[in-house]
Amino acid sequence: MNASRTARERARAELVAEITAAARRQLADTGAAALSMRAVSRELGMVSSALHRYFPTRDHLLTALIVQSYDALADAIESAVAGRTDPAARWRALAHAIRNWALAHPHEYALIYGSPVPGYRAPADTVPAAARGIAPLGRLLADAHAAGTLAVDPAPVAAGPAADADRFRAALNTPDLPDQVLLAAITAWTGLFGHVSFELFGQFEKLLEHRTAAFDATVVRLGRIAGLRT
Amino acid sequence: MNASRTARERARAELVAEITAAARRQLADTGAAALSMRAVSRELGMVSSALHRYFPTRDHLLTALIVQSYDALADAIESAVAGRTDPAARWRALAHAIRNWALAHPHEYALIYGSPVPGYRAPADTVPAAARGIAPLGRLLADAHAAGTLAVDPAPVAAGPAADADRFRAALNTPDLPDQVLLAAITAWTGLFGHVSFELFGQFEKLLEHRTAAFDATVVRLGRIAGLRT
DNA sequence: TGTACATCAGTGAACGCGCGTTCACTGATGTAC
DNA sequence: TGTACATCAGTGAACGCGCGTTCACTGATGTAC
Repeated sequence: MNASRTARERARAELVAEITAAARRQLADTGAAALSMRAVSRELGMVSSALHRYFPTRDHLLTALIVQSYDALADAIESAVAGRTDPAARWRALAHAIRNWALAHPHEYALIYGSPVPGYRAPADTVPAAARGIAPLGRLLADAHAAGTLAVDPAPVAAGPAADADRFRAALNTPDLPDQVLLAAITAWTGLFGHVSFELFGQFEKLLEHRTAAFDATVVRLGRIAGLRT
Repeated sequence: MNASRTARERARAELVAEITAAARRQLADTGAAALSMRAVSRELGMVSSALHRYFPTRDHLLTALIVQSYDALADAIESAVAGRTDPAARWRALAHAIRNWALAHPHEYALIYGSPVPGYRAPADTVPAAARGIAPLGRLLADAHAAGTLAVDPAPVAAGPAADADRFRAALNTPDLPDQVLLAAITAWTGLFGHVSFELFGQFEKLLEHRTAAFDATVVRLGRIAGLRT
């Protein structure tokens, strides 16, 4: 029963993979807004209506691409920090992995961190994929804190932000991190993406030429915000 | 000669204003990618071909909207800092002005700080408009530096980043600011927009509820990076 | 001030394009007895 | 192992939509003498 069913199911899985691959190629060329079912089906040599057997709607296809993009970025981050122990070094490796991935896949980066695609509403499926990317940051902060090398802002935290910190603590699975660290990590994390987005979306044009150096300096400064001694 | 010519010219200027106003309304509804000449002309009760007398191409219309958006944001920033003297207070006012404007005009924010509109290449006209917004940051840093209240990172700056700092110094018209301050300001500035973009583009959904408090904390942390004592 | 001409604004029809999605269909693959 | 039926994959035509842009045109506004 399993062996026979798989014949058809395997073909289906392969085609799903081929479709998303073609869609990703189209994304790289023209961006998400221009992604079209018909163009994807053309590239695969199928009739356009056949695509609807695999992705009933354009939005389903977009969702798959979003999830894959989050996953690809998370993969890049994870392999960049793998094997490193020093928290500050992990922080820098993680940050540069994000930037490098973004530079290599600008449209995929824009798809997940740029303006939302018009008319598209992200379903809940994309949330866990999005969460994977930030986990390495939680781990390195937890390690640094456990090692006692993390600087913690002694300022008290109000009730509202404390509740937000609780949610982050749960999402990152870092039960021992203090509120101040978690909240400061938000600034560091969003700051990273702010810099990358400025670079990628052209805001540095004619202004900033030494881009890698500028980013690295930002990373170090933001690391200090998160309490890392660099 | 002037009076007679103005009759027609005034009508033209008024119509140009009406067109961009309608376009901005459409932008607010559906976003830049969905902006269409035909929809704008429909809203104004003109025939669609008539629009081409005022904006020969959709890209010309988009450019006008981009310039207006940069200007509107710069206006909001400038009026927020007006009358304040304390640099740290000006920094916070400036930052919240950016966020408030972005929350009030999400699609206009996305137009200038989100992913680039597909198929559109920004002409040089948009650059001076973009530069206006950051000028208040330069002024407050220069004032703080002149007053001796600015913390300056003593670390030496390499040649590449120093050249970038020169460009910033010229763009901000702050001849007395040291390299380290200018470079740190990049991190603070991009960090601001990173946080705002995360909030606006939905990355905080279900995670961060006390948004204004979170942003304010980020602003304070980023201010410290720029050397402001807050 | 009045007339002849030039410039400009807006019309309406048309061109050619690509899109997402539906639907009845043929033929192949899988399932149950 | 063999046959009858059910499920699924892919086809091809069609629907209805909105878009940017061009073009020859009418009528109004401006200019020069």
